[in-house]
Amino acid sequence: MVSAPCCEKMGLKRGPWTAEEDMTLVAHIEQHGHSNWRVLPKQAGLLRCGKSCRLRWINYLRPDIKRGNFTSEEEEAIIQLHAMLGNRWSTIAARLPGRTDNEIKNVWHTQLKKRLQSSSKSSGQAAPKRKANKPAVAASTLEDPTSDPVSAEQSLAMSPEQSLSTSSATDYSMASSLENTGSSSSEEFQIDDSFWSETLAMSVNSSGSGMETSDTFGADSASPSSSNNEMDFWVTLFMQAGDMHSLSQI
DNA sequence: AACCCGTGCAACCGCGTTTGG
DNA sequence: GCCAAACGCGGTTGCACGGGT
Repeated sequence: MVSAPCCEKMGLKRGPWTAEEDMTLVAHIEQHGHSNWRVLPKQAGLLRCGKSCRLRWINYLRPDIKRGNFTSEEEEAIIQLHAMLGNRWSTIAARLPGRTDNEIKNVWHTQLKKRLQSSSKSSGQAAPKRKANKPAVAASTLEDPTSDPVSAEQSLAMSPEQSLSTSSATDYSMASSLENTGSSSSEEFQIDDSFWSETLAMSVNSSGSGMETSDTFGADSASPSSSNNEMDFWVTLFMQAGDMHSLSQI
């Protein structure tokens, strides 16, 4: 389908936002919400397209945005989550309170990727690539803009199914994970909702080995084995997925 | 002091998905 | 069920800024 032009570039402003525009947008959203981004700029008297307003709000003006440098815990979480999820920035952002997908994407490309590349030259690991084909859960559950790393970890403890289980029929390319397991199967397979709900339920019910926050990301990062355990957990999950996938074809 | 270059961030673009008529 | 509009996401670009020469 041909996507609608984001804005009929006639008379609509582009480029950096001014403080006045920011104030106008914030005031309008606080008063009326943002149920319809398309008409919002007209109602607010902004010479911007709805897409631009939405982006500005989500990435900059939202009250729960946390600004400033990423903590080492956050960076570690991003690395871990990216290893598991690939470039699903919005899903990763949903795990990091106050951080936007755009911000995380920028940090990944400008800092973390380089760091990993330099450190993985010896180990020869590469981050998995995937093609996003499902929208992620909105990060609207983010509430507290407090900037302590603990809150970030707390949010990591949020039920994983909030984001993961909603990715129905997600098409994962798990090349790197499969390589790690020695699997020679194809690089892509389908994981559906039932898989996520079942496996995540298993992980929650199983004694303490589930997706508990602190031992999942960050908090226990001092322990060298924690990340390995985490990866093992996910590798196991994906292996199970492969089994389920093959079973489903019988 | 002037210039160049690398980096980081904000914003834009294009496309896939979802929703509503 | 079909189609168009709207939404949301990830990739990419452009610009400002700081450090080095």
